[in-house]
Amino acid sequence: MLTIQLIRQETEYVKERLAVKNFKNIALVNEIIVLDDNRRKLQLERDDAQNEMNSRSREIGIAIKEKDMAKAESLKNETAELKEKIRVLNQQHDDVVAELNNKLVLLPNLPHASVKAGHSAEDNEIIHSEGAIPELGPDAVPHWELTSKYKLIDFELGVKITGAGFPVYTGLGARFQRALINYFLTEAVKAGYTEIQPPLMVNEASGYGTGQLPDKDGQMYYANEDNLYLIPTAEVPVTNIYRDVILKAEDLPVKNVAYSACFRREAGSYGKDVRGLNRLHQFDKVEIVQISTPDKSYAVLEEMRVHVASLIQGLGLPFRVLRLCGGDISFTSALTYDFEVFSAAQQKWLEVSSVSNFESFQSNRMKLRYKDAEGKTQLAHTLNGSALALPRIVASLLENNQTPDGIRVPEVLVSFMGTDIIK
RNA sequence: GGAGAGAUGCUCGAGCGGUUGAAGAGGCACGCCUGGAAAGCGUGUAGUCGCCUAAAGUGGCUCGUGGGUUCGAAUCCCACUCUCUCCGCCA
Repeated sequence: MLTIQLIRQETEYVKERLAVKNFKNIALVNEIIVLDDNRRKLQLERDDAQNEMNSRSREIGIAIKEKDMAKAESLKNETAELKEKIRVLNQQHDDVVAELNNKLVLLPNLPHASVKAGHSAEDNEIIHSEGAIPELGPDAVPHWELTSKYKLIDFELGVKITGAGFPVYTGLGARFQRALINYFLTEAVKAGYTEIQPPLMVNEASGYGTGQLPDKDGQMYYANEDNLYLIPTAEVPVTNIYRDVILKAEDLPVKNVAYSACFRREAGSYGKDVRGLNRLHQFDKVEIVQISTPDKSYAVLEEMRVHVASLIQGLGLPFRVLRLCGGDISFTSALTYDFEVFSAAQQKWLEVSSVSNFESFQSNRMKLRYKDAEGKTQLAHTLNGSALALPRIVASLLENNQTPDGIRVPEVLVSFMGTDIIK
C-alpha cells in the first residue's frame, strides 16, 4: 500500500497518478487524509492522558515505598475517571486506525512516470519486438492436437483425476517440463540468483504481504482446515521471506529464483482462450525476485527484462515486449513489462512473462526495510518476474517447431531432453 | 494425536507486581591509547506512532500474539501461535 506520508505530502501527484490507473474513487484520498488527521488528534489526547496516568502510578508507587498508605489510597481514588477517559480514547483511536487501514489498502500503487493512460490491453505499448514469425505449412495444427498426437499431455486424464485445467504430462511431455525448468533455473543461477525451493502453501499474513489478500482471495485455492492458501506464484513465499525484516545495505540487491507449481482458480474464465495450455489451474513457473534500494530499482527492472529476453532468445521464439498501460497494469505494480511469444498455429501472441517493479508498495505492507548509509531505516523496493511460465512456452514451442518429422527441440534443451526431436 | 518444558533487544542471558525499554556478557560502531595492531579503557548500540517548521528535545506503544486483573504487568490470569523433549503414527 501507499505510505500515508506520500499521500499527505504529494496529494495532488497521488491523485494524478491514480487517475492514470483509471482509479475511480479519487475522493478516497481526501477521506484518508481526514481520517489520518483524526487519528493524530486522538493519539495526542490519548497519549497525554496515558502520560498523566503513568505519572500517577509512579507517585503511588513512591508513596507505598514511603509507607504513606493514606496518600497512596487517596491517589488511587483519583485515577478512576482518568482510566475511563483513556479507555474511550483508546477505543476511538483504534477504530480510526482500522478504518484508515481499510481505506488505505483500497488504493492501488501509483504507476511510474513512463506508464501511459489507457483502458485495456489494446492500449499497451509495444516497446520491442524480435524474431521471425515462422511460416507453417498448411498441415500445421495447434498444440492441443500435437500434445495428443505425440502423447505429451493428457488433458482428459487430468479431468478424471482432478478436473479441468490440471493436465497430466506424460513421457517426453513430462521430460519437456523438467528440461525447461532446468534451463530456466540454470540460467538464473548463472545470472547471480540464489535458488530457493519455497513452500507451496502460505498463511494469511503472506498472502496479505504481497497483495493477494484481501482482494484476490477468490483466485487462490484455500485449505479451510488449516487456514492456508495454495500459492498462485512463487512470488508470494519468496518475497515473504523478507516480511518484517530489516536488511543491511550490503545485503542488497537480494536476487532469488524459485521454481514452483502455481495454482490459480481462474474463476470466471471461459471460452477459447482457455483451450489447451493457454489457461490452467495448475502450471509450472520459474520466478525471479529482487529486492533493491529505491535508487536502483529501475536499473534492476531493466536487468530483469534483459534476463527474460535472453531466455526466450535461447529458445528461438519470436517475442515482443509490452509496457502495460495504466488500465492494464496490476493493482500492486508501478511498471510492468509483459513478454509475449507468437504462437504460430493459433496465430496469436501469448503472454509468458510479466516483469514488474512494485517500488515500496509491497514492502510497506510487509515492513520490508533496509538500513541506508546513514543508518536510517527505509522501505526497500521489490521486483519480480516470470522467467518463465511454462505452459504457453510449451504451446508455442510445439506449434512453431512442428515439422512433418516431429517437433524440433531447441538446442538449449537437447541435453536436458536427451533428444533433439520429439516424435 | 498424548505428556511435559519454554518463547525477553543483533546474540547469549538476568529479571517473576512499582521510575525496567529492560541488569550482565558477547558482538558491532566510534573515541582514547599505539609507529601500526592486539590488549586495555571510555562512549554508543531496537522498532514504531505522535508533539515540535527542522535539529534538539519530548510523550505513547512494543519483553511470541491477542485479551484480562491492577493505580501500576516482562513479571499474575485466560486464549491462541510457535519452538524444544519424550511417547504414538509416518514419507
